[in-house]
Amino acid sequence: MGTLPIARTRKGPARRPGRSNGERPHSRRLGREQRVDEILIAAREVFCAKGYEGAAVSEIAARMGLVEANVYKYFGSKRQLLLKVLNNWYDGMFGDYATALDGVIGTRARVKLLVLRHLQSVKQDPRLCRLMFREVRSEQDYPGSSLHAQNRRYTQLLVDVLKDGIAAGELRRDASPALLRDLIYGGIEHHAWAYITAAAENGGGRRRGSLNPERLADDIVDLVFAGAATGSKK
Amino acid sequence: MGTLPIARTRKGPARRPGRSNGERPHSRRLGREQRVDEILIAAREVFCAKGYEGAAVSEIAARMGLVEANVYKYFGSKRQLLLKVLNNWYDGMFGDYATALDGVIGTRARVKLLVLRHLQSVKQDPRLCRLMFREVRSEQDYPGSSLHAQNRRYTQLLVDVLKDGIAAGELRRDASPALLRDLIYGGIEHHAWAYITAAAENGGGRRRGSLNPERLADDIVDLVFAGAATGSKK
DNA sequence: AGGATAAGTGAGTCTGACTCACTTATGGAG
DNA sequence: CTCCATAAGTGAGTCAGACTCACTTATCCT
Repeated sequence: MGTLPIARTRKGPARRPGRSNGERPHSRRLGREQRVDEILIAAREVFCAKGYEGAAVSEIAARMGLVEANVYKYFGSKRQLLLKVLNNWYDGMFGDYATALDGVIGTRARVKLLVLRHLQSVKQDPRLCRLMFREVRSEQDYPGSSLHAQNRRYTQLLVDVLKDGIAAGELRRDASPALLRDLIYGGIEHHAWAYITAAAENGGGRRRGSLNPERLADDIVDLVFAGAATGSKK
Repeated sequence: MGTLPIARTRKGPARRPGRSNGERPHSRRLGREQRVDEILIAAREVFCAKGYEGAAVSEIAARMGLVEANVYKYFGSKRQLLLKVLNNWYDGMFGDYATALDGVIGTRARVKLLVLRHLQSVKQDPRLCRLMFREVRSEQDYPGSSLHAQNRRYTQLLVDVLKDGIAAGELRRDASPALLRDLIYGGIEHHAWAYITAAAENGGGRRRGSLNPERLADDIVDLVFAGAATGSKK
């Protein structure tokens, strides 16, 4: 008990009184797919502008001239909406990575490509990166989610490149690809964090951190390959 | 207007009816400092068990036999309470780091000490680490906060060690200490994340990730010093 | 025309952060 | 010991926002 609806005593809601205000009568009625797409666009904008907590579902609906309940017709929860937004973002971003890698020869150059692309993604969409890091990846439902699978596939690209490098003799046989991956992606994230949070609070105004993908990619690859100790084979 | 209290029409609340239930009459009345300490202890427990969002202020209060409003007498908001909890944690953790470093000779050994200690902290308090990463560091009020200053001081230890290493000729003159710091701490965080989130959802049950600080510290220091490329001076 | 389907909605519930006017225990001054 | 000022503690709210549901209405197909 406790979840029973208990005798609702409401009979006639939603009596639209004849549309006396100056809105268009019902021009915004769309099919399911278009509506879903519109919601995703609106949600992405609002999430980027306000963050996850700060965004109200009612605001997302209002951006389309709709009412909150309508969003819930297509998405089970605010969180599912966020997940789908980020899913779409990933899809659009990493589509051509594998083919781009095919055109590059040498482990070092290939690692640099991945690092550079990653940095450019962060620079281009810091708000979505922030949502990804803060709201999704650290949540309990993340492992096993569709986004998790996408992310695994993405980071696996680097691991594969590193494994190939070991097989080709370009990397030390005792270097752990997984650990290298963590150093690289974790390091990038840590380094970019000031930039990301700065971007989150102002829409392009003063910058607390800046980000130079080209230079940074060079530095990171250099450090990871040659090491920090003196006597390196730079 | 809009924030004016407007003529409250309430007169006599909180008429305690003579304490007919079987509770101790008023044994829990404490002085300000003791009460603050108690709140911080209770808050830490609840935040660790439930996460920030999942924790209700009323639950923290109930843990002490108090009522929600009482917590707000000492802390302006739920978030301030969290910040203070983590502040205390940091204070207790990093007190002896500087002195511990004094007893160790050689850049490599000193870096390893810092890496190892960091990993051990993560292993010991994964729940608090998670709160730090997820709820605090990624929030807009973090830069400039007391916790930020503490964290800067902490990571600066590593930067100083690295700078000394460069000055002593043990590290390459063109290695960026700040970037190395990001690779190391970011890499650790990335690597430990599976362990952290696993710890967050079960109180010690099945482990999705495990963490071997000794081994991992060795591997990380080795990679960072010698690099991943073949021909290293290991 | 007319009815099935699905898009859209007003009015709620519920939960949890935060507020406030109030009560009451306590310790120090008289 | 008796006041009484102070500060600890509280019941009853407000408010915002996620989510639900019974309902209306546009649209398309026959």
